[in-house]
Amino acid sequence: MIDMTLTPLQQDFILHFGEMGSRWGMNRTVGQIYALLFLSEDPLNAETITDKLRVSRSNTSMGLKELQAWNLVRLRHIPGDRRDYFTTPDDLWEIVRTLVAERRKREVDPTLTKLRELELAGPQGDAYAEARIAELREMIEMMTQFHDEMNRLETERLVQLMTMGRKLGGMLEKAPRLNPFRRAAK
Amino acid sequence: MIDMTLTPLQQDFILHFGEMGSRWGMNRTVGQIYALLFLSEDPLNAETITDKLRVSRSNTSMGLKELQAWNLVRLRHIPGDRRDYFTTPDDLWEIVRTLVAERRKREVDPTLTKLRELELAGPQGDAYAEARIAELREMIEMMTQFHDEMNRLETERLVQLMTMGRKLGGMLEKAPRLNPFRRAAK
DNA sequence: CATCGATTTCAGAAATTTCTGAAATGATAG
DNA sequence: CTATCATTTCAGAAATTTCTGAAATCGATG
Repeated sequence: MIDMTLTPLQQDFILHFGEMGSRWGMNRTVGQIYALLFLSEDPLNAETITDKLRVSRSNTSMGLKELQAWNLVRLRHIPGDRRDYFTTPDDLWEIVRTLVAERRKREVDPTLTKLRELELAGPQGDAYAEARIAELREMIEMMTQFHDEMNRLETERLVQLMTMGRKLGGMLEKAPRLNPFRRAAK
Repeated sequence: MIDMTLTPLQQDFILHFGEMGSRWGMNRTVGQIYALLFLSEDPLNAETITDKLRVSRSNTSMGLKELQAWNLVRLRHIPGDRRDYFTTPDDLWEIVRTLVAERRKREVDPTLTKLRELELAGPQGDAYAEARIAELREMIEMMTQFHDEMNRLETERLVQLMTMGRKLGGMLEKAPRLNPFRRAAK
């Protein structure tokens, strides 16, 4: 087997992602596996990951399963080798899109469903709570629709939008709703 | 003391937020306290919260402390009553801004710091990893800058932007970088 | 400054999550 | 079909997080 040692740079990066893992809704091992794959030019198999991270083989298996559930890794095969190899996509934008989509699925969509369900039950006589729930549902809907629109954009347009910087504000300033393209008054 | 019972609507909402709490980087009690305050028209004190949620007084205390660390609740006082009362802001946009800012602080900023630190150490001889780290740092910088710009917008502009829908794509389409305001060609 | 109510702290208990090793399952090649 | 290697499953161990009750601290009031 190849060299099992990680460079100090890799070590540091991987340990950091391990710590951040829990804040991102995954556990430490999942974060570390992801970080390792992210820094590896070539696909790695489970055995290699196990050795490099010094975790149990079964933990690696579960971590990879989890990363697949998140759509964050790609499965590859090497001719003449029957083991599974894993990589992360090269394109960082694709990674971010996936991450956002998955977090939305886990953190936002269930709440939207619940709010709709609560509203369907009809007025219960608690006007304030009902109004608050409706308002929250509307806001989440607006944000998820916006996310859908952003997601529809090709990466190049997205980057274009994101790098507009200060212009974004100016573009909208004082613009009447029906003609938002009008140049902002100096 | 007032009525300690929650309506079924409140119950359901609060239990849901308790479950979601963990996915949002807080624990169940914190999620429940937040949900309760969110649905309450008037500020509540710790004692009331404790009774309504059936948790220990100390747990409530810690939960409120956590919510204050997140800037998600406001402390209020009622004349002639020396207890602390808590509310959530009325404005949902303000809430979302806070939530996003706090999550960024916890989930993104530490990584940005770490990546910069790794780059500062200079080339270590692992060209691929170094390139990947630089690329990641650049992307995160672009996104945080974009976030800063969005944050600078007044709420009305933000809503305007978010409700633009399909127009967003059209606006950018084929637009040359130096004149992004030009109307897209039909 | 003593009292009383409100709040926080904190050590340990309880609950939950993560991780492991062993056994089971799957899959390919002979 | 069998042997062999790869992967998954899963019950329990280990680690971590959450929660509680008791004690300590805080802070206003007389």
